[in-house]
Amino acid sequence: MTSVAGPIPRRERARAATVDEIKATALELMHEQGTTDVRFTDIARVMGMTPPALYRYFADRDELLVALITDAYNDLGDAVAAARDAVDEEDIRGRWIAAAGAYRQWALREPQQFSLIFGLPVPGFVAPQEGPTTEAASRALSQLAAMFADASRRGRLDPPLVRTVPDSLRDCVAEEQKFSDIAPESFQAMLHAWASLHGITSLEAYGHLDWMDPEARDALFLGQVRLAAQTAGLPADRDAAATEVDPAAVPGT
Amino acid sequence: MTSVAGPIPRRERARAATVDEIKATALELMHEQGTTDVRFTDIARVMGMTPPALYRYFADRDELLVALITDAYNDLGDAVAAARDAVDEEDIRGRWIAAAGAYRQWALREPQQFSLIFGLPVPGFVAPQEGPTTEAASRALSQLAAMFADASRRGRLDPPLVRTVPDSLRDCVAEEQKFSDIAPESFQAMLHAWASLHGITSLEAYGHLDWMDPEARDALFLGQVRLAAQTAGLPADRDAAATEVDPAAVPGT
DNA sequence: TGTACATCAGTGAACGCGCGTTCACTGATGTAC
DNA sequence: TGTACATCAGTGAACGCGCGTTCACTGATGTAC
Repeated sequence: MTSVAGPIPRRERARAATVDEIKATALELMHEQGTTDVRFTDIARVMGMTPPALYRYFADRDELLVALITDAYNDLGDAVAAARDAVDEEDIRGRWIAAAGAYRQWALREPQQFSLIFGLPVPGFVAPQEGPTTEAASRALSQLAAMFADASRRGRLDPPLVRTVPDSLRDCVAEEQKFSDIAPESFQAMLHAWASLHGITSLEAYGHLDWMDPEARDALFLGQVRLAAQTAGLPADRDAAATEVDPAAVPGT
Repeated sequence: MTSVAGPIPRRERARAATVDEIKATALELMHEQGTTDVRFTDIARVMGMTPPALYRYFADRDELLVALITDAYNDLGDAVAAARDAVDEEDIRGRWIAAAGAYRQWALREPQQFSLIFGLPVPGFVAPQEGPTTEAASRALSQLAAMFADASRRGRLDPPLVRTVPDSLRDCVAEEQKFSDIAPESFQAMLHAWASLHGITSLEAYGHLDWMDPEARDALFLGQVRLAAQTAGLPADRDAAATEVDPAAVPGT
């Protein structure tokens, strides 16, 4: 604790840098090999070290994986939040579309990390991280929820297309105090929108839309996200109207 | 070829039975362990054989995996088709809901197989099977498409909520002669519906909706699927109206 | 119907490999007087 | 400021394990005359 006013703890910085480098190298290798498998041997080789050295930083191969999963959750959440916040607060629909686009781009850029989060859970990796992850796990969803809550608080949400909420679902929502600002109808609509976004993203990220042209994939995604916005009651901003409104619905075009 | 009129080729039947048992055992193990990894050693042990014996049936561990993936595609396609066909032809929306429910139940029952199909593709497994799988791969989608094509041919499709189809997407659809019976708008709507269905199914199958009660999950799924039906222009059948219509929309309840 | 041969399922032993992990040790970096 | 000690990153050798795969062989099942 004497280090507070003392010199910068070089060792700790070096240590943190190495931890980061290990994780970055792991991701790099996953990216190259297209798998979520990581070998300590490979990481060490790429870093110009010997495998045992990694045990100074991670007690276990599992511990590294847990760290990678946690990072992935945070990265995705940050990407979504950043894209959302880059759009004017008044443009509710624009924010949703930007956030959804970030969700997609992140998944397309890093399918392995996306798979770490949303793929088949490996037994022993999801349960033990209960602590740090219950909060981290839902970060992407939280960012979407925050957006809905914000819009809801400001009275900017239209009623969603589905206006009835089954009791069982209503009860569940009520228990999540984190989302207490959102009307049950809108919360339900958000879940529908998220599922829709997640579906198109998963399909594309894992190559199931490869038979389409890239432009067609873009168009399909945008259509999916706009449809979700519409059914969820996210209003288009006046300023953004030109890009958001369906051309065919505009009289005189 | 003399066996046509001759006795039943017992050896071949035994052989086919063993192949089936190997695949079934592999699935069993994947189910138990919660992984998509399969070890020849384990399969052999469970079957009361020695590992080398399996090489009589599969040249490779990879060959077994390819077979399992192909089977999974077919199983899912069959399940969807069967559920769809169990509903009256006139009840377009009911057929969709049944098919979607089968998609979901299959995924919940066999998350590992679902992951084999729709998870992060393992390099070397998806590409080499180009032959038997290009057709098999899209079987679930084909079953959904067949449903749309059928309804479309009979003039039973309403216009979907999204009526404009971007040119890039329109061109893609035109190239798929398999789907030539469907209007581009409806084809696009089908893709949106599929993505929506796939999203809610993936999230639930991989445990991302575990914080909800089972009944709430059921309700959310049904809502998602109904919403998709509505936006895709799938009409409710008169007979099925009682179960399909939103209770709150029925006067006097 | 019976005998001689071919086919094929399955065994048991063994090879080879690569990976996770441990451990004693070295050399450099930081700390205390 | 300098010296003595503690801390810690990284090495190199080695262990253990388990798995995929090969191969020569056995015994049973089917086939041809």
